[in-house]
Order: sequence, then structure tokens, then C-alpha cells
Amino acid sequence: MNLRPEAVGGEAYDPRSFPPFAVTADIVVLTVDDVLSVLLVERGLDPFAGVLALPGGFVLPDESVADAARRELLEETGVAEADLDGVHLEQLATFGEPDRDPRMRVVSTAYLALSSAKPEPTPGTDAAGARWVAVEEALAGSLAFDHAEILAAGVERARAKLEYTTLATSLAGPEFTLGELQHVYEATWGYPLERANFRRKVLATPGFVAKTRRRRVGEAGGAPATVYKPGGGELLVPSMMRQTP
Amino acid sequence: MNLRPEAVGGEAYDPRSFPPFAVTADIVVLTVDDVLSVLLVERGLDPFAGVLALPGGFVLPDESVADAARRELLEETGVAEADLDGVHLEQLATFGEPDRDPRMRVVSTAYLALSSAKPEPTPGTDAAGARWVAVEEALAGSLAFDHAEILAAGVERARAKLEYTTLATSLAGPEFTLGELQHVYEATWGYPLERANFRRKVLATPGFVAKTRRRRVGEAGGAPATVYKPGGGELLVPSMMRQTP
DNA sequence: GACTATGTAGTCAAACTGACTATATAATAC
DNA sequence: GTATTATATAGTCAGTTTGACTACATAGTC
Repeated sequence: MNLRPEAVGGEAYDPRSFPPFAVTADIVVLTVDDVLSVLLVERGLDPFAGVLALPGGFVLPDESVADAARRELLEETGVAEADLDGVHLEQLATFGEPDRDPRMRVVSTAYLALSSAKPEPTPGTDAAGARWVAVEEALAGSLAFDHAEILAAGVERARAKLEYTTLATSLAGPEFTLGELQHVYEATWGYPLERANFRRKVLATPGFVAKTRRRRVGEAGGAPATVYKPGGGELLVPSMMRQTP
Repeated sequence: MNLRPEAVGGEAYDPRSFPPFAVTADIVVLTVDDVLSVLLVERGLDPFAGVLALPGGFVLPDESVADAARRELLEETGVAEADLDGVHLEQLATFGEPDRDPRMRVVSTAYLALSSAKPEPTPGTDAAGARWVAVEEALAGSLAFDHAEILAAGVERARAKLEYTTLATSLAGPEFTLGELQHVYEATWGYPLERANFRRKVLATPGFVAKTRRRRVGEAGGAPATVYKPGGGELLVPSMMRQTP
């Protein structure tokens, strides 16, 4: 048996004797409703029975880790396959402490998903115990395993990426008003932005948003807002500025 | 046997029946000598016998993935344990395509290391076949497995982080002159910077560098340069500006 | 008619950048 | 001891961007 680390680097080894790990994909699904929220599932069994956890599960023998994350997203959130286009999914980080799962050695690769929709987790699937929880609340309470740490990493990634990418449009939906886009920033970053400056910046940044011909009336009165859609660009240059307190 | 993905999310499962994976830690060790360079090892066995690969190896049953990366760094690069403080090590990404290793299912978590020293890989260890290769050259040739993709990700991460962090000081060494620091940027980004503007920016950014009392004479003449050390800060606000073509 | 959200169009000082120039200093190369 | 070189210091200057405002018209709901 050869467990020496240089085995893969070029040394001889017995392929049947590698240290076996379970590999899972966990997903931080974020959306902005009123506040920034995350999709959590309630665990049915020990350890952490009844405790909230991130959705996730085993990577299957013949699928990539990224495919496992996509599959979990479909199965546990009720996002229709057709809608998956509009959902941004990216790898976040891998968590591999030896004792992170008390039962066995599990390495988890976490993914970050940004969804504009907030679909009710579909009953009938295994996500029956799933629900949306405000991020602030989820981080204040306690989550199973090291999922609080994973969630914190996902939230920080999302906050950072709103600065220099157009990802806010993924959270705002296939179509949105500038007011809604601003709300995405305010809910994610946690502080208000100047309306006039925000509009000036967004409209002056090429590829951020594109105007449609439609307008939409709000719920609380006010003039009808122009409806925008994502402008096709990925990066924001220069970036949106974020306070760093 | 329960391989259904929701098993970890809260469903019943048989702990002995998870799909077994090998987990490895591969490291992109970068340094700036004359040009940006990466530490590669020559593989001894098939597949890819004689081909260059990133150093790396199995994660052991009782160590974290991060610890495995640190251990590989010590074993394969000859970085003394005492010097490890000055080496920046961060997780890069995880690569988990089912066919990335033809022999078996291997998930690899890649790490990025930035070193100021360029130690000769110590003979006697398994890193006898290790050597420094210019990044441009390494990416132009072919590497084992998906290591070209991993290397590209590491280089892009390093380039990006020089923009908004003080990490260039990790590449420049525990002590450095401003000329050396500028060379780190130029070698990493691949284009020359304006000397006067670079100095103005670096010296005006709080926490970037700190002056020492010493001066150092260069090799090709010129007045002795003031020796600087890292200034203690981590983030650069505002960032250094990078050309994007 | 009051209230509200949008759309448009500013102002203004402050900060920062990129692209330069100029000059003095102090070392090595020959 | 002169040429060459790298550093140190100190500018200029136009252009861009930001943050913090103000002002006012528009067109909806309550």
C-alpha cells in the first residue's frame, strides 16, 4: 500500500490503495427578495437532526463535481431546467478538514448560485424541508457541520463580485428596473446607495444593462419604470465602489 | 446502497457505501526570477511518463486538504519549514472532471503558492526531477493531466491579486527595493510600468511597504536603493491599475 | 390632491491616473 | 575620471471618476 503523497506526482503506487474519501457538492443559493436570502434544508437525521444545512449531496461516480452541483440545484431548489440558464453557478471553495463530518471523511466542494427567482422548494422532492432564510438570520443562528463558514464565504464572494462583474443582473432577474437593480446592491451590501449616482454609473458602464421598450408600473405608485435586461458584458470597468467599513 | 445525492443533505444512507474518490492536492508554486516561473516535476511513470506536471499528491486520511498542500510544498520544493512563513499559500480551485485521471476517479484541490525564494529543489527528496520553468514556456508546452488548466487558473489568480492586495511583497521577498517590486509587477503582468507613477502609487498606499534604514547597491551600478519590507496591510485601496488587453 | 418612484440634468470639489519632464545622487564599468 | 546606470525626488497637466448634493418634471397609486 502506497499512501505517500508523491504517488500522483510521478512515483509508483497501487491504484487500489488510495485513501478513500467521500466527495460532496454543497450549494449556497442566494437570492434577493426583500433581504439577501439563502436556501437551506432541514436535516432529518443525526448528526444535526433538525438543524438547518446547505443543500448538497454526493458526487456520483460518473459525473463531474460541477455537474453534481447543477443536479443538486435542480433537485433541491425546484429551479426548472429551462430556467437554469438564468441562474449563475460558480465554484466557491473546497472544505476538507478531517473532522468536518463526524461520521466519515468527507471533502465538500461548495458552489455559489445566484438566482433571481425565489421558487418555493417543490414539495414531493426531497427538498420538502427546504426554505429560504435571511442570510443575516442564518449566520446568527447555527448551521450543521461547517456550513456557517461555507455560507459566509459564499456571501463574501457575492458581495465582492457585485463590485467588478455584472452579476447583480443575475440576482435582479431576466428583466428589471434600475430601482430593482439598486435594491439588489443595497440588500447585498447592506447599506443604501445614492440614487442619482447609481443610475449615472450603471447607465455609463458599457455592457451592464440594456434598455427594453417596455415600462412597468410599481406597486406603491410612482411613474412607470423603464424595464432593462442584462447588457451582455461580464466585467465592470471601472468597478462599482463598495464601502469597506 | 444509497448513492442518492440528498443523502448528506439529511436522508438515510449507509456510511459504507459512498462513492469512493481519491483526493489530491496539487500546487502551483510561482516565483519571479527574471520572468514569472512555476515549479514543475517530471513524471516517472505512465500515464504521462516523462511529462511535466504540477507537484502534488494524495491527501492523507487524517490531514486537512490545506495541510496536505503545505506538506507537499515542504517535501517537493525544499522550502525550509522556517521559511514557510514568508510563502503565501491559498486555495485556488478544485478540479473534478470524471476523466481527468485515466486510472481512477481523482478530485484535485489546487493551491497557489507565491514564493520570493527560488530554492533549488533539494536532491534526495522525491523532488529530484523538479525544476523551475518559465510560465510562458510551461503553458506553451503540454503538461500532464489537466495541469495546464490548473496552471492557467493559478497565473490568472496571481495576476488579479496583485491588483488589489499586497501579495506582490510575497513574491518580492522579506526585503526588497522598489525596483524589485516593480519588476515583480512587470514580470507577472507582462508589460512595463511607468517608474515614477509606480513609485508614487506604492509609496502613497498605506500599509503596502515600509522603509528600512538600509540601502542596497545594485549589480549594474546606480545609486544604492532603499530597502523596503512589507507594510503590514493586506488590501490595496484603491487598487493598482492593470491593463486589460 | 397628496404621495411616491422614476427620469433627467445638473453642480462642484476631491481624488486618482497616465504620460510626461527635470535634476541630483551615487554606485559600477572602463 | 568619465561614461553609464539606477535610484531618489519633485514636479506638471489634462482627463476621468467619485461622492454628495440639488432641482424639477412625469405619471402612476391612495
